[in-house]
Amino acid sequence: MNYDVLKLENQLCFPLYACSKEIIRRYKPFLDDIDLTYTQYIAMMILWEEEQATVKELGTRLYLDSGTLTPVLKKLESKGYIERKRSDTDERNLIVSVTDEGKKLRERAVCIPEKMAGCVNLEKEEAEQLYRILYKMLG
Amino acid sequence: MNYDVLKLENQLCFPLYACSKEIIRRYKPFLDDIDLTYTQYIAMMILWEEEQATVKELGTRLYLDSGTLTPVLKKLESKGYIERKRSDTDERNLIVSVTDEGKKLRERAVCIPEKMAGCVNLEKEEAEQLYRILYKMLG
DNA sequence: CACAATTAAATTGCGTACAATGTAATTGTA
DNA sequence: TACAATTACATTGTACGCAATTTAATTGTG
Repeated sequence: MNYDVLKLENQLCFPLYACSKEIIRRYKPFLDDIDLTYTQYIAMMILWEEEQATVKELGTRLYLDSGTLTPVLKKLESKGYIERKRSDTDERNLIVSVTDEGKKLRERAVCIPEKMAGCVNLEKEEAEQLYRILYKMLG
Repeated sequence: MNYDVLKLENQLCFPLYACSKEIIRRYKPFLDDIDLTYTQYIAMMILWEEEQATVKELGTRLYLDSGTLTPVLKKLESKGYIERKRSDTDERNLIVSVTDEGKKLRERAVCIPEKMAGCVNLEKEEAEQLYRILYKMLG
């Protein structure tokens, strides 16, 4: 029996998994500067863009469920960057919105993408291909 | 100030992170069949290939540290798929080796890569590009 | 209107990830 | 050869990530 298919180097999943972790590792020093974790950062990115969103909407955009988001959002609230309150019209929904403090944080975060771009040793074209292929996989 | 750089859709890191999780999610039903988690699976892949390895070697191949690996390996040991014992020549090293039970598991795992290939809606060429670019990023 | 079905969050439990620290074995060097 | 430095692994603490379940609010239907 030939087991080559089971070699790690023949799996597409593995470099994907390893790269994802590696990129997040490279973000860490920059995110430490603004006291956010990676997950907190991507949640803030949605909220900076939208001003406010429900947990459901955040979950859809971030591919995360409430079990993950609830503690992340409570942490962001405790840091003063967001507010959490139930919708008046439908109390099942929790509306998450950015505070003034959260908006100030955006100023400090805006330099991060550029710094990160320097951490990825890909040609512009490769980065674009990668981007396109990944979004194709996500469907 | 233009904040477009902070939009989630302009980040390369995000689809990478989302795809990685998505692929692991798609593995889950197949891995459930053989009672392994994804991390346990990639550790077993190394061990099926090498028969044995130290924690250090596993960590290098998998980009994981002992804090992650120790509990994973203890779990695999408790399931009977591997053995853990200190090296005779250097007791700092822990030698992890596959048991007969672990080798039998390989038979049941060998169909998984093919099943997974059907779960990824990429052209062969795209998959190859993706593979190449990811390994380039990993350096 | 009553009430079953659905929906949105929160909670619980398990399994990673990883930084920081601890411990024991080995190595390098004065 | 003492002993400082290094190395390998384990432990601790924090933060996800997700399945499964629970709780509360809303919606759909007879």
